[in-house]
Amino acid sequence: MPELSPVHKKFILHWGEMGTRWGISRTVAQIHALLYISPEPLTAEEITTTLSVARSNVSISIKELQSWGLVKNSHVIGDRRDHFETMKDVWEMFRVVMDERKRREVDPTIAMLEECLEEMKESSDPDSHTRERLGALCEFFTTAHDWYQQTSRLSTASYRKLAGMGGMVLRALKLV
Amino acid sequence: MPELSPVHKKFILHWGEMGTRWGISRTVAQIHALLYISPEPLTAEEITTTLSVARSNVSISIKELQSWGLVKNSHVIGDRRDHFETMKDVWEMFRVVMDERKRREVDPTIAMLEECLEEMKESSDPDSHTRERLGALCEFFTTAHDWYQQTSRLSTASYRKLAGMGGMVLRALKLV
DNA sequence: CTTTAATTTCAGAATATTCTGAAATTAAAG
DNA sequence: CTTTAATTTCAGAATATTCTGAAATTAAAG
Repeated sequence: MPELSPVHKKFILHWGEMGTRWGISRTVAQIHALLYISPEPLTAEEITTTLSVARSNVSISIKELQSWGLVKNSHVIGDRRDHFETMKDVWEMFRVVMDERKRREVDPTIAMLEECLEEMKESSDPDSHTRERLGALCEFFTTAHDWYQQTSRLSTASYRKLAGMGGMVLRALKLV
Repeated sequence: MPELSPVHKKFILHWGEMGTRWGISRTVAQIHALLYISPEPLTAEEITTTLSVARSNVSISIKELQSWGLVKNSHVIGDRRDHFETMKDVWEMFRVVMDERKRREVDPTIAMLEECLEEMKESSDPDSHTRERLGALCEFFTTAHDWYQQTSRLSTASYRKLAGMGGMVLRALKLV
C-alpha cells in the first residue's frame, strides 16, 4: 500500500466515518479499513505515512484493534518491526465484533438488570410497573443472548446457508 | 416519575453509559430510559427536573429520539404541553433502532461499496485484490440486508418463537 | 555493554461533542 | 389583538475525545 488510489481513499474515509457512528474512533476504523484492503501486513510506519496520522496514534489505535481481536501481529524474517494484519473473512470479522460487543456491553447490561430486579425483590419494592419494564428488557437481552450463543459458533459457510434459506426457513416454521 | 428510586437511577445511568458506547449522546439515552420506565407520558419540564439537565437539552434530545422513531407525542386534554412516551414492546423497540441504523448506515455503506466496484470496473482498474475485498464486504452487507428484510417484519410473537426454537432450527437444517 | 531502531507513554494541544442559558419564536387562552 | 405558557434556536461555555510530538522505554543487533 504505497499509494492510495481514489477508491481506496473513498473506502477508508467512509469506514472511518461509520466507525464514529458506532463509537469507534475515526483513526481506529481507518486503520482497520486500510489493513482490510492491504494485500500484505503493514508496519506501523507504513500506516503512519499512508494515513497521515501521528506514529503514536497508530500505536494506540492498533492496541485498540488488538483488544477487539481484529488485528494480529505478524513477523517477517530479517525484519524486527511488527507487521499488522486483519482477518480477511468478513463473516468472521463481524462475529468477532459481535462477540466483543456482547462481552463489553450486553453482558454487563444483563447483569445490571438482574441486579436491579434482585434489589427490588430484597427491598420488597412495590413498584410493579418498573419491575415489569426491567423484567421485559432483561428477558429480551437473555433471549437474544441465548440465540446468539447458539448461532455464533456456526461456520461462515453455515451462515451463508442460513441467510440464503431465510425465507424458506420462516415459511417452514409457519412464521410468515 | 416525581422522584427516582435508587433502582431507577441505576438503570438510567447505565442506559446513558451504553448509549455513549453506541454513538448516542448520554442525555438522549437517559431520556429514553426514563420514558421507558415511566408509567405515564412525561412533559419536557418533568424530564428536565428529573434528570437535572437544561430544558433546551431535553428539547433537542427529544427531537433526536423522535427522528429515530423511538418517542411519540401524546396529549392530555386540558393541558397544552406536549407529553412524550416511548414504545413499551422491547422487541419492537429494537426493530425500530435496527431499521433506522440500517437506513442511516448500512444502506449508504452498500451504496458506497457498489460505487467503488463500479468505478473500478469503469476505469478498468487492474487491482484485483481490492476488487475482491470490496466485493466480499458488499456481498456480506447485501446478504445481511436481505436476511433482515425477510425477518424484520415478523411480529414480536414470531421472534420469540424463532428465538425459542433456535437450536432446533439449526439442527433441522443440518447446520450444527 | 553500546548503539540504534522500534515502540510506547503521556502531557498537553487540537478538535469534536454535548450542554447551558438567554433570546426568539410559536401557539394557545382569553 | 394581547398575554402568557411552552418550545425552539443558537452562540458560546463546558466537557470529552482524539491526536500530536517529545521523552522514555524496550529490545534487537553488533
